[in-house]
Amino acid sequence: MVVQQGIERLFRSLAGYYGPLHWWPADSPWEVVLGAILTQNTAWRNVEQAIAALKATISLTPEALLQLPLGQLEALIRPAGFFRQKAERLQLFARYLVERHGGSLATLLDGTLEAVRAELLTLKGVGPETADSILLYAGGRPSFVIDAYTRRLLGRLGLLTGGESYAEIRHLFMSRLPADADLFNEYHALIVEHCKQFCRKRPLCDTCPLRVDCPRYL
DNA sequence: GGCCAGGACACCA
DNA sequence: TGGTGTCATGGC
Repeated sequence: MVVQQGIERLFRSLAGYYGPLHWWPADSPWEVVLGAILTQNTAWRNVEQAIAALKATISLTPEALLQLPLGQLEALIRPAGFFRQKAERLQLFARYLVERHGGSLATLLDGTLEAVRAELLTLKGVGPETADSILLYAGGRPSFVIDAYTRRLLGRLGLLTGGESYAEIRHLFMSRLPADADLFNEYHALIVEHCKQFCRKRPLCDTCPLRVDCPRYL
């Protein structure tokens, strides 16, 4: 019950402070996929450089990505780090999409939620967070995204002990909220925005607008 | 110059 | 199943 109230209260607190965000910084669903893979363990500002370099070179389609020689793709996304494995995984995703779904992301994402999620998880380089990001932000499907920010904020609020698995935290949100993609989108966006401002590893808790909800201040 | 950033995977016990 | 090493760049 405490957690139930915590999950609902946290959203109200964040939404009340930041207002609507309508978020994922991308111009198209395919760009969401690129960003979701490129941002793995990487600061978003570095991802922005990589995507800008890609946009300056090719049109952002799976077909164009496949036509790019691997070495050139590696060079373009180099600012995002882990560039060798990310280049390979981007092309693997693009190849799968073209060969299995005619290059249509909408087709891939059009199935039951857990079936599509399981299909995404078979792809090399697509783990739980990346799959959920693609489902939610590229597909508009209600799959809650659990990332480092989510773990950190909930941990700091006393809603997690630290040993919970990805699946357990995802269930925590999805069992307590209506299956609403717009709500999940907004909630995760708010968590990211809040953590970027106040909840980094060196937190700015003394100026955090949610301090009244944080055990550090109770 | 060290720490950190919106993970995932291979490998091992 | 769970823990550990690896992958790599850029900003603060």
